[in-house]
Amino acid sequence: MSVMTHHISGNCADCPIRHRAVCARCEQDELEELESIKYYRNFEAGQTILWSGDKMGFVGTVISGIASLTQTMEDGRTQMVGLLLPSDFVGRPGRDGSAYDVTATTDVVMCCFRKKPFETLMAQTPHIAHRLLEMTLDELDAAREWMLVLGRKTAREKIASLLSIIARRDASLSPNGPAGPMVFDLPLTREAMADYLGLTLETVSRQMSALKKDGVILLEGKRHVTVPDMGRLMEEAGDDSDGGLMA
Amino acid sequence: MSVMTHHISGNCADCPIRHRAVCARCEQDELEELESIKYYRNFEAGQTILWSGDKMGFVGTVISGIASLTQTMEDGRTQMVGLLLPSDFVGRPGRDGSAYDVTATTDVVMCCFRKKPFETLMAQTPHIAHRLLEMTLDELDAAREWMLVLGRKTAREKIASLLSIIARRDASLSPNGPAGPMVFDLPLTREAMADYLGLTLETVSRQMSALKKDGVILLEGKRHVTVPDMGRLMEEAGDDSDGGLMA
DNA sequence: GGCCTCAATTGATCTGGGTCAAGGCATATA
DNA sequence: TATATGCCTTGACCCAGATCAATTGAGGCC
Repeated sequence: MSVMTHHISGNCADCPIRHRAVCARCEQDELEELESIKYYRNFEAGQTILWSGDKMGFVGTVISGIASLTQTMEDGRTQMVGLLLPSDFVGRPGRDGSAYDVTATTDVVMCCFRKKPFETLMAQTPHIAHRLLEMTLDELDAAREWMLVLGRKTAREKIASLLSIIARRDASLSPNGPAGPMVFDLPLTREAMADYLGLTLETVSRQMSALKKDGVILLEGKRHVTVPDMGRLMEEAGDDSDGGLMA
Repeated sequence: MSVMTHHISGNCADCPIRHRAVCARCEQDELEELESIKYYRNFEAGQTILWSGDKMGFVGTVISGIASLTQTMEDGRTQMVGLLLPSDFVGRPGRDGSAYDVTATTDVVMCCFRKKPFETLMAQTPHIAHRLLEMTLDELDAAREWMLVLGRKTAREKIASLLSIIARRDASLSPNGPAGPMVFDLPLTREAMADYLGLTLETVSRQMSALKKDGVILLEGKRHVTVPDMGRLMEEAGDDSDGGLMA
């Protein structure tokens, strides 16, 4: 496999709506078809959804919780290569194996489709293929955006980039609109942040403290973040024009 | 835009063959259609093919030469996010703008299709969309593979990873089959290598010298490389199981 | 030959972030 | 109340790779 993620606009609280989102233009018939091959799966925090190299028998979307895609070297070094948030798509039509470990970072509920029928359906309905192509292109943009972060940014800029992406993704949580302060809870441990950013957890912790001391963010407890000024945060990220990994 | 690259198997010396490669299963009619909207463009080494943010009016494949996708920060730091080798596809059906600078690293010849007609054709022929989806998924895998390189590997491992990818891509150039020594010319300056690997050109140079001193590679001049033992090189890359950026 | 220019090498020094190690602070278990 | 466990913070030190700088070498051109 390889995994695709994409934030589909619209209501993501229930699965059938997501079917519509997967293919906004497809007819009721196709939705029915999708309905008939869907099923739900639950995963606990820390549980591995899919091992790298496994053949995977399903594709699906994350309904709730956070999952992550990680690659690991023999000596244990790991790099997170993608974050899956609710409404993101998992799976690779046309491929058997997974290229990464897919792990539930929090408790996760997924809505799955058996792979074979899904592929059959996709072959019959061009709109689904087009939608998947679009999603994959967005994923590719996001991955490449992240290559700049990993290759060229300082630790402080990396942290600011991650916070800014999460904040943007959770724009709905802003109490006073996108211009006002942003408030959100970090869905990741310091270690997970480090794996995403190509840093150590100690450096993540230090830079979080530094951003706090400098008033770029406010921290309540370890996870609850307030960003008084998004513009300032994005400056810190070294990134005016912007594109988010989570598309 | 965003750009997709993929090494299509088969003869890449002439353009019509590549049309067939874009859609191996499409009928003659479709090839004819593609023929009628194609045209060639030449670019000199160093020339920018497409600026980030530009609307792009074409898609196409690289016929000869090397092009690269780069992202640049305001202060000048740059990261290469993709390499386009002959037979690789450029363009993003369905999107207008480019997200990256596309630059000719050497002299480049491209076979282009005007974007609109290509999209129309794609909408009519599902096989093309499927092929593009596959290519994009490969690109995504490659980009994520590279995230591990950028985030977690040492300078020496990064260099070895790059050499091993180029060597594998040029497997045909091995005089004694894939098991024998590999010989190839580096298509990149030290600086371009550095931009790809998230290093400085000095570090690239030092690590090349080190790999040479340790017998991992032989250097004739600055660009002509012999790899006596590919297994050794891949060990140095910290990468037994393997996936190539250039898919 | 002499003189550019551009790519690459090599040396000397500095520093951001890694590494190792010691707590702190919750929530959980007894 | 004690005790463990998971997550996080902070400090002290070190080193891989960045930075600054000098030099070499291979064409190309007059």
